[in-house]
Amino acid sequence: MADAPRASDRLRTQCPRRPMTSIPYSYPHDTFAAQVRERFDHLEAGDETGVTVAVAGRVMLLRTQGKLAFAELRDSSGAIQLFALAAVTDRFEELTKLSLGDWVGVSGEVVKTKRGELSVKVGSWELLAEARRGFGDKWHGVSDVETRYRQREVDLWANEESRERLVRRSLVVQRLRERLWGLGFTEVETPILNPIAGGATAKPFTTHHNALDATFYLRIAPELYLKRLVVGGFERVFELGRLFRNEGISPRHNPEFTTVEAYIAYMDYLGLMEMVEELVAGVVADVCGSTTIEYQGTTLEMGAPWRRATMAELTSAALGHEVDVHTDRDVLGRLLRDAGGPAPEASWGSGRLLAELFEQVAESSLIQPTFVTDHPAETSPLARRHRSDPDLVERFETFVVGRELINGFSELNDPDDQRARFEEQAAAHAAGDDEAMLVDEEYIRALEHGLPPTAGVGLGIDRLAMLVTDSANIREVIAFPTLRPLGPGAS
RNA sequence: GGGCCGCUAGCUCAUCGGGAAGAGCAGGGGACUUUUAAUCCCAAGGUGCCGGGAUCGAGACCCGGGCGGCCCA
Repeated sequence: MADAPRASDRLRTQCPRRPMTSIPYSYPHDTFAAQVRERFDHLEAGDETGVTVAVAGRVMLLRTQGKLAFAELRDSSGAIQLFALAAVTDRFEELTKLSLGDWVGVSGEVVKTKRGELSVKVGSWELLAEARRGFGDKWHGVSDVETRYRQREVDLWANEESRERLVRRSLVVQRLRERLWGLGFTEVETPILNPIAGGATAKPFTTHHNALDATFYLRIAPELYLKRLVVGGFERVFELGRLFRNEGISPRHNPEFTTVEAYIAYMDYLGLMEMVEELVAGVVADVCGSTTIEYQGTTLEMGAPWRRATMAELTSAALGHEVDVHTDRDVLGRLLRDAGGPAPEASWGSGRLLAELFEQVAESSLIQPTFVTDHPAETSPLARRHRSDPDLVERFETFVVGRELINGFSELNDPDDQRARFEEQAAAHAAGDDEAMLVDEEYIRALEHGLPPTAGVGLGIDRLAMLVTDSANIREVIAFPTLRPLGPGAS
């Protein structure tokens, strides 16, 4: 008849096909698509089972053929075909009018069609939600990266890999927690609103509490609070949560990101390295089924033990010239310039220069997991001085694919030394280094109550998730990555 | 912050030495009793990111801006 299609049919938001009042409040589904596949995989083409199941999910494909219709239903476990027949399916005509993306609940017999496709033969069914907006091209999905990041809900159902990545990330977090619990750790939560942003060298976000009329900073690390808990008697604690750093955005940096930090009393950095490599290798194996993984075309062997080398050794090897924290600073400064590094600042000592030099010449070549150890004391104000050289600290960083993944050390537990280190940092801050730390009196007072020998470690969850999902960009493993806000009126 | 690239229908993409903007999919109507990105027929669908400029004429050329990506700092 007069089919006068409305312009709004393309974007169906203006003309819902059904009133929401006809949508049920629940649906008694009892089976997932993957369960149907597992249980009835053995059927022969044309078999019927007499078994009725109720499944629910999104209609991803729909092929009508006169008195027959075939649809693909996808739920969180996978997909299963729906097979509808005018003779047995309730409201068959209405079913053939479904749109891709609509949510439905279906009850029917499990059968295998003549063409050998395992299916649920639709008996009764309910529309559970309309997709008033399309999900994109049914073959290509949505590939525009901006749409994928800004409208993740669309990306997730248009692109199965996107959902799988986030599921895998979730599994990383789950396994990590389980393993830490298994090692006797207590999980805690410490403040995100900090009066002083401590525990790392980074620029914080600033905020304000109205009732207290006080400035707060979003935490850049939970480190100091966690060690205060060790002082209080938590011998093994960890926190898994969000950190915020007011710095640039890149394929490897999001302003808010997730880490796990763990502290173990009575342990030093040597014992900690053994614990960490076992922990991470275990999680990788849990998630990937092997400690050998492919990352962006490179095979990584994540199994323990990992290579260990000092920062001075790696830097010397890369330079072809022996250097260490005692090398004359003019020599180090010249080497840094020659290597194309940043111009040395007057305040930098040999320690800072060595660290910069390492970053410039050695870091990017560390592809397989490597513990870089024994950093300069100058760049590690919270780590305990090395037992054999006071200009060094007992610290390690793990690099994989040229990127820092893990950072740990024997914790500085001498309140006097801690005060001296804080004061050095505060002086640098006053001199214009806005990433340098400030003196945290509350923390020093806590150390005066006695921090036993303790080892502590931080691990970047996003970066670990990137490794196990073979993602080149950190935004792929963050559900809603930070993007520039769109202006008012924009959609 | 700098360099390069991108932005065309809901989605994925075309088009041209400047000359009235196209396809597939999705969405609407119809045919079809075993489909697999089903197929077939019909109709509809556009602020070519935004704003300026040169031109008889710009989605295309020039300038500015926006958002995104990659590389660099």
